[in-house]
Amino acid sequence: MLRVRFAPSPTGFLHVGSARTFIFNWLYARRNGGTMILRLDDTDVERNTAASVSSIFEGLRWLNLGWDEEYKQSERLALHRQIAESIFQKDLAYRDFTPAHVGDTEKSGANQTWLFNPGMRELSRAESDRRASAGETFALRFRVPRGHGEQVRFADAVYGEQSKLADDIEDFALLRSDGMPTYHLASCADDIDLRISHIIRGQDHLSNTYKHALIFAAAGSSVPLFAHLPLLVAPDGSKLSKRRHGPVVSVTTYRDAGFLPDAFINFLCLLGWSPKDDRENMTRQELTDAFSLEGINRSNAVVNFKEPAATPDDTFDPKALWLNAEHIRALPIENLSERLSTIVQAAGLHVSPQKMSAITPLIRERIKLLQDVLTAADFFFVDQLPPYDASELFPQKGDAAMAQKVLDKAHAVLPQTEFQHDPLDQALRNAAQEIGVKAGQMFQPIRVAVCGRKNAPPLFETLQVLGKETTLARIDQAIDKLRNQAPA
RNA sequence: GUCCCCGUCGUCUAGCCUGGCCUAGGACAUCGCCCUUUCACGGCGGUAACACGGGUUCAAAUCCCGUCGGGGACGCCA
Repeated sequence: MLRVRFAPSPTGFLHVGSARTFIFNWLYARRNGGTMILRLDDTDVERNTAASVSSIFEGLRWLNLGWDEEYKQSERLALHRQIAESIFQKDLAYRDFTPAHVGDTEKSGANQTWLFNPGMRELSRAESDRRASAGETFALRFRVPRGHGEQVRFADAVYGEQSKLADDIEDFALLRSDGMPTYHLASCADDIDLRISHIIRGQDHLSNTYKHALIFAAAGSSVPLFAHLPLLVAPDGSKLSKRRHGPVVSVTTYRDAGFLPDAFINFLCLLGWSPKDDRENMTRQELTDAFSLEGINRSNAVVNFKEPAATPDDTFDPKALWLNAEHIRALPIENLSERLSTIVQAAGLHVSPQKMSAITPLIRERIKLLQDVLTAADFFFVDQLPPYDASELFPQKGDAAMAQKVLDKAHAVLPQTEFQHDPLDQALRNAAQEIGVKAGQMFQPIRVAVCGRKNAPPLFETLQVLGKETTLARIDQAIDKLRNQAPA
């Protein structure tokens, strides 16, 4: 039975790298009829936060992939201790009475090779028992085989067969002096108990895996198959970190910026995995059908975001933006319309479902993020256009006088015109001819008058949605603006 | 410092295992042209990469060795 798990530790927001790990596990499970397990690795009471737990669920819920079983590591301490005890009874672990170091002091000392604390490995069982029953606190350390040139091995579906000299592995802790299991112990104990068959996780665990192989063997369990994923890195090549790189590494940032979950999933899949047939724009189903461990790469992938982050459009990886635009265009109009409507309402603007349905086709090819609806279609939602410069009204190769002439003419013919695409097209082209300007010169001042800017959706459809009344009112305002700006 | 992993266009990647079809393919980005009432979409085209050095071979992006570069792990964090 194929069983995979995603095991985040709730010490921060859901990270894009974690999200990708989740997605790959999910894809692998779904592709092969396996079981997807979510396990909260929350043994570090000090650093866990409720906010982090909710951020993880929030992110996963947005991805909308789901899972089949759910566990909390903190509720399984008895199991962890039991496995630690059994390893200790086999003499494959020993008590270390050396006082614990505090916090990061340990870390700063890690630029020197440390394998074990002197004296503790050799302590006799009797002496060890005596000190323990005298109330001395201790950490339980794994007794890594030393001095025999023993190799520790495991199989990795991505990186191949791995082996390392046991003498190079330190006597890592299984239990802390407060009796709590360490990550290595808890993780392996749960993987054994939950009968995990494949461990798919980030490559930052690759060198920890030797320790895990040792634990599995000591607990008398078979070793699962591993698949380590290449890391997601920042443009400068460093590991993605919340502290250094900010919101772009948090999943909810993508949600809030207007990414479609499936587009985001699609993007993440392409980082470190390839279907090998040049496809890139893929649906969830296509990804599921195409996913395999063989398609996973070995080298780190850069998430190509921009550090300074001026506007949303240039903070995100351009490929993520492109994929999102593709997914937006692939959505049925009604579906897209509802999503956009939600965003418009959230911004405090009003639009009826009918009107939004009419607007959506006009902006669908012009937005990359759902949030772009606010800038692409703003003029549909407001009563009063924001101020713009009168010179914007001038047609190409034209001046204020020509703009004036065009708008006057438009104001004269529009009241008798039916506000549908073809009649508007005909009426305005005829009008252009009558006053001796090119069609483009006719359209531009009207476009600016009703939209407040030059770049906008196609004119006739826009007028149709806006309606006769609003159109004429805005043309009136534009004419006034021209008069005020250019006195006599 | 010790150990481990990685190295194809700016970025994501195909090709590497099973040398020749690779004058290295695709995509994004970028530049140009076309379409066109603006913008966008779309179409066409351009620029752009096998880290370096040795081998092995008739033949190397592909196999071997070395160098350099990058990353990761080394905690009673996960």
